[in-house]
Amino acid sequence: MATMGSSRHRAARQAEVTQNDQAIFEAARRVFARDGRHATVAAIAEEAGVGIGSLYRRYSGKDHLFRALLDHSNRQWAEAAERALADPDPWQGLAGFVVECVEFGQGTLAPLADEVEAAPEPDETSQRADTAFQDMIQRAHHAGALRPDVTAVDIILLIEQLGRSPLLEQLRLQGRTDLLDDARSARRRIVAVALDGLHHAPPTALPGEPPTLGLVEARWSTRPERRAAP
Amino acid sequence: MATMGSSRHRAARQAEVTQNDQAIFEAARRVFARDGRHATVAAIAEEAGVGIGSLYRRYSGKDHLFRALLDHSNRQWAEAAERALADPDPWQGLAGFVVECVEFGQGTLAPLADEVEAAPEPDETSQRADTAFQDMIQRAHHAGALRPDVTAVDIILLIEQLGRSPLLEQLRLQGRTDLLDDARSARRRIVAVALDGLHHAPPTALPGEPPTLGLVEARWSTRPERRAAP
DNA sequence: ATTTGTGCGGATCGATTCGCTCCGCACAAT
DNA sequence: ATTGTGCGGAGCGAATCGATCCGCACAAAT
Repeated sequence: MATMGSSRHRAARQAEVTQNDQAIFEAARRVFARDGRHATVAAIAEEAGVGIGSLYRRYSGKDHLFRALLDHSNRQWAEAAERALADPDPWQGLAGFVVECVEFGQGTLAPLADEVEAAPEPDETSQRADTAFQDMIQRAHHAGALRPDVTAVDIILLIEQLGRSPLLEQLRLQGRTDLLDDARSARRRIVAVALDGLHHAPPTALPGEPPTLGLVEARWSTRPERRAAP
Repeated sequence: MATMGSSRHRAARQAEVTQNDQAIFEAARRVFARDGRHATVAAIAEEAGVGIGSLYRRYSGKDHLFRALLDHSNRQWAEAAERALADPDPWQGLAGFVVECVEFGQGTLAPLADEVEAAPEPDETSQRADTAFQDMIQRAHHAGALRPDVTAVDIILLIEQLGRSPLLEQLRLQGRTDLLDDARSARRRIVAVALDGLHHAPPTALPGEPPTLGLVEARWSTRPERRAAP
């Protein structure tokens, strides 16, 4: 996707450019989440399938990239919280919020807090988000849907705890793209279990198919060639 | 604890030696779990409060150390599973097993599978463990304590998912030893939530005190000096 | 046809960090 | 005194880091 060999028209060219924008940004999120303070710009470029130069064209450096990711993360938190409040059902709103945040990977950037000079200034967006989040919890409590002894902080930590998936990360690293969906589905079930643990109501059926043992054993298997042939 | 300045007797000296053994081993577990494939021997030595030389006296290198950790992990898995089966209450046995494994950090070594030449040969210990584990799940299912739609693999992945605690790891890195117990307690609550989600029974009260918001915000705070004065 | 402009991949830089070796020191036993 | 043991860390060559820079491919402008 980085090569621009077959582009013929101006519009197509521009599309490729913005596609690279997105590829770099998403790759950066994945790599920062996976490697934490050991994340490298080269790894980000490779994950994006892009040369290092193309990355430095858009971002002045590692810090710049990281700050952009933080902003994006704040926005997602705010939007998801407000979307949750818009749901007429307090519990469905909360449950959807948790699933969204886990799959987004909220909190996976936090461990880098003290590595980068990133002022977590309480800007307007994050304040809006925090009150929306608090309202959401309170509403679920008041409706009797959320068990009374769990707090907002519990839920923050729960999201953070499920936001990373070591299995998913390793499979991606191994190039086992065939198993990614299974792994995602498997985590989705665990989220559902946790939500039932939060819910003040009888459990709902777990989503998707039960994960196979092969999913767990995949990482110990002999590596199936790092990537496809060039 | 590495300096041996004040030892006076032979027994005390030996005690310090074996204490270093343990310190290195446990530090290695923490660092491998925290840094994954980026773990370095220097980091392990520092975490253990020990010189690099002392580490290389005991282990021929990184691989050797890692294999020793794998063995230890297998033993824990087997012993915990058998301990669980020894519990007359199927559910209590399973729940205790999960808590034990999460706090031990089972599965945190798996992401290193393809970095090190580590043959995960199905030795006798791990086979014993696997059958014990399967029996444990089956017993809980049969007793009606474990909700019928969760599988053994679900539980393996759940343990793996909760085995790492980004918060705990970062607080340790920041030297905030004052918050470690709070963070552990907070994760313990999340495990309890998940267990209630697994349990085919009304929820039990969450353990410990609710976590404070300060716990989450700690990592963004201005760093309180990396370590104590020398 | 030629020039210009843009986005790109990656070789390459000096600096840093890697796994690991080696050596001198402190202390107890001989 | 001598020996033996465990230790901390300076320092080795190799590898990797963040960042720079340059030549190429291609479309638009001339």
